[in-house]
Parts: sequence; C-alpha cells; structure tokens
Amino acid sequence: MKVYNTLTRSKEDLVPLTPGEIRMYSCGVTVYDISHVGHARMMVVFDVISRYLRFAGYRVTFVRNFTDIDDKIIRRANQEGVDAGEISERYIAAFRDDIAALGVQAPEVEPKATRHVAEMIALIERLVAGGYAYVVDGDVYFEIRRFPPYGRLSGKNLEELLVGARVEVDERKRDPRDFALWKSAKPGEPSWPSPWGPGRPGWHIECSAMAMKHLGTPIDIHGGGDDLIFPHHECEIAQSEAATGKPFARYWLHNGMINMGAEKMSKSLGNTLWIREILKRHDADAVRLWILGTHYRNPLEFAEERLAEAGRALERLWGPVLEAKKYAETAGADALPRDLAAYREDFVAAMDDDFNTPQALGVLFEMARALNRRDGRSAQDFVRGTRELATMLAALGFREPTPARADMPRELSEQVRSLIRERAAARASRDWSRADQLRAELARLEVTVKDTPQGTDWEWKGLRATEGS
RNA sequence: GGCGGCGUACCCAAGUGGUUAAGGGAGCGGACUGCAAAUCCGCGAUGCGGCGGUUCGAAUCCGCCCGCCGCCUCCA
Repeated sequence: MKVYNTLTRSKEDLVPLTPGEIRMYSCGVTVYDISHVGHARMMVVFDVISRYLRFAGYRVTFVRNFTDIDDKIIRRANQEGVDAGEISERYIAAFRDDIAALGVQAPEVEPKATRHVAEMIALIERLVAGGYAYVVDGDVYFEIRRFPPYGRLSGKNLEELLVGARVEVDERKRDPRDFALWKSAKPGEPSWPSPWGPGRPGWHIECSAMAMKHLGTPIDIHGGGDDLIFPHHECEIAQSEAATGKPFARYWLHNGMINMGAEKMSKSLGNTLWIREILKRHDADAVRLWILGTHYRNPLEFAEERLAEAGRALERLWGPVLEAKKYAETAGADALPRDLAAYREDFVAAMDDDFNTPQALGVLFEMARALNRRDGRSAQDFVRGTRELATMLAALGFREPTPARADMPRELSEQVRSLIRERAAARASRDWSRADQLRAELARLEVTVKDTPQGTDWEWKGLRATEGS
C-alpha cells in the first residue's frame, strides 16, 4: 500500500512500526460552533482511511481529539455569560450528532485537551529543562532556533518566514517565530495551575501530548486538513521531537479543502455551510459519495447540483444489491466466478494507491453494471456478486439503504399501498388512463413506481420497496 | 515575494511515458414496457490551458507563457 507523505512530498510504501498494526491520529475540531461541510470532508476522509486499513487487515487504533479550550471558545462563553465548558460540551454533542449522521465511525479514543493538561505541563517541563523553551512572565515559548528541522514539513525557509512574517511582534519573545506552549491567565479566563503560574496551554501542545499518551512514539499516521500543515503540524513535530529525541509521526496525510465558489470554506471567511443544513437536503451517503468522488488531496468545490448527482449515482451502486434481495438463493461458500472476482483486485489496487477513491468507485460502478447485465449468470452467482459489491461499499463507509416503509410515516405508507393496489386493479382491467392517473398521484407523494412481471416496486426519496402483485 | 498545487468531453472526475484517454451525471438513439420507471446496448474528447522541446512514442518529462487556488495569521 502506498500513501502520499507530506513530509517527503512523495508516495511511499506504508510500513507500520509494528507489523499488522496502525496507530493513527488526526486533528479534530475546535468546538466553539456548529461543524461545517469542510469538517465533514476531513471526517469522512479519515473515516474511509481507517475503514480501509481495517479492510486491508490492519489492527487500527485511531485517535481524534477535541480542542475544548481556546480563545474562540472563551470569547463565545463570555458573550453568552456561561462557562467555557458549557460551550465546548454543547458543540461536542452537536459535532457527534452530525458526524454520526454522516456515517462516520467513532475513533477508538476521542481525547479532550482539558483532560490532558497534566501531560501537556509535563511535556513543556521537559522542553524547558532541555533548553528548547523559555519562560517569560508566566508564558512559555518554544524557541524555534533550537530545533533546526523546523520548517521541514511545510517546506518553509526560516529566513523567509522571518521576512514575510505577519505575526504580531511581541518584544518578550526571543524570536518572532517562537510559538506559545503555555499562556498565562488573563482575568476572566479559565486557567490551570502550573510551575509557571496559572494559565492554559497553547494550541499546538495538546496534540503532541494526546497523540503520544494514547499512541506512543512514533505514531504511524498523523492526519488533518492541509491548512494545518503550517504552523500547527510543524509545531507539533518541533515540540514532540525536541522533547523525546524520537520521530513523532512517520506518515503525514493531509486532505484538501472545500471551496465555496473560488474560495476556501472557512469560518473566518463566513462562507460556511453547516453539515446539518446539507443533511436536510441530501442523503448522508450522497454527501459521502460526493466527497469520495474527488481524490482526498485535491480541492473540492461545493455545489448543490453535485450533491444531487451523487444521490442519483448512489442508487446505481446499490441497485443490484437491493435487486438481489428478491432472490431466495443463499450465496453459499463457492468462489466468485473469475470475472466478478477481478473487481475486488481492481478496487484494492486503486485504494492501495494512496486511497484513490475516485478510481475505486469507478471499479464499483463497472461491477454494478456487470451484475445488472446478468450475462446468463446463475442466481447464486448474482447474489454472491452483489454481496461482494456490498462488502466493498461498506469498506468505504456506505450504508445499505433500508426498505422505504421502515422509514416513512405510517399514514403515508398506508396511503401509498392503497394507491398501488388500486392501480394494480386498474392495470389488470387494462384501464390505462386510470392507472396513469394513479401514478401521477403517487408522483405527487414523491413515489416512483416500477412495474415488473412480479408486481410493482416503488421508491420514495431514494428508498426502495416492493409491493408484490 | 517564498513554498505547494491545479487547468482532461456539456458538468464532475481518474489517469502522470507505450493497447481503442476509467467512471459518474446530463443529453441523444435503440431494446424492454400498455405507457413509464429501472436496467441493458450504442453515440459522444483524433485530443488532455497555449506555444516550443526531449523521445521511436507524451495528457504524462523539460522550458516559456496564460488562467486559477491554497499555505506563509486562527482555520479541517
């Protein structure tokens, strides 16, 4: 399996530290507001990466943090006159709801920064003791010059960083590029006791502390949005490696941003679209298909029409799997016919190449078409093939659609069944105008009918049902 | 200004040296159907931003140019 490593700017063979085991960490969200579609992409991307690694046979331990203490959380808490903890807990709950709705699996560990202050303090103490950090008036800064590899991950040249620096000059810092490990408490801010006085951790230190605590050193994979490469991940490397003298993470994976029109979606630009808003208009798996339709490292432009297209394409992928439900045949343990077995090989080859989901999906679309075509295949082989297809769809995190009647309001379901029965009677007596009239009525209820020799199937909002004859 | 990346059919999007340039959506034609829907078959870029170059051979490598984006500040 090959992955693109930001650290080396090349695709490398993925060789875990411990054979058969992957320890991965990805930066989560700062919980001061509802999560947007950009967060959804990152969550879906790393969800698929962790799922696929498991599919490929690795034992995966996945850790994704919550940044639950930060300037913006404090500001919001002050605006609302509540505690910072109340804000962060509120948005953690909202985040979990949104992410679960998207079908993203919970990682093994979801650590919160505020529960790891002791670990962060210990790490900072090591840095101070090692001469990598210095204390000024209760603040602690990491001294960039003491860690020569600083800038390697992001490809920054230290001199140019200084020249083009947009950082505000703080006379107390030895170098404007030094970054805060610990910030002394200001009035009205939550704080923790420390050897340097009451204060709170800087942003970067939490991920170092939590990743090392829950996964050890070095970890195999560290991920996040590509906007975190600098300064966040650069600083994580500096702190962690200066403190331990060991490599921090072996492979750095970064997903591309979502753009609104030509611009990046971001909270500071105010062009965000909430996950919960988009889920009101589109099926969660349509959102997933839309995201996976572009390689994770490329930028992805948001457009309502792309989501609608993904919804239609999704039905195509599940079509044969749902069709197979009509067969009583058990799949048995026989091997798949050679021509159907080949699709998994292609799927695996695509995913093994830096998680090339667009290509992998192309394979699944081709497999769906081959199954629909039948080609004189036995019902058993057809059913076996659809199970294989379903397995690969599940490896990408797609959930098999449930029968429509389970999800629709009882009254509506009754009404639809009665209209369909009435239409069947009209068709039986060859009263085509009455039958078409009933179909139009069903269409107004967003129900599409499909007549088959065995009876009438129907769909409601992309969900399917069979009504027998 | 520095670093990184992108430009492939009507739209989206894989492919980065060698068969007929995947796949999806939309469209058009056909099969099936009472008519539809779904499904299947067929059509659709002689060309991959432009111009040069390297090569037996380039969308893929090199140079220049045009257009666009990201990071360099909090950000997924």
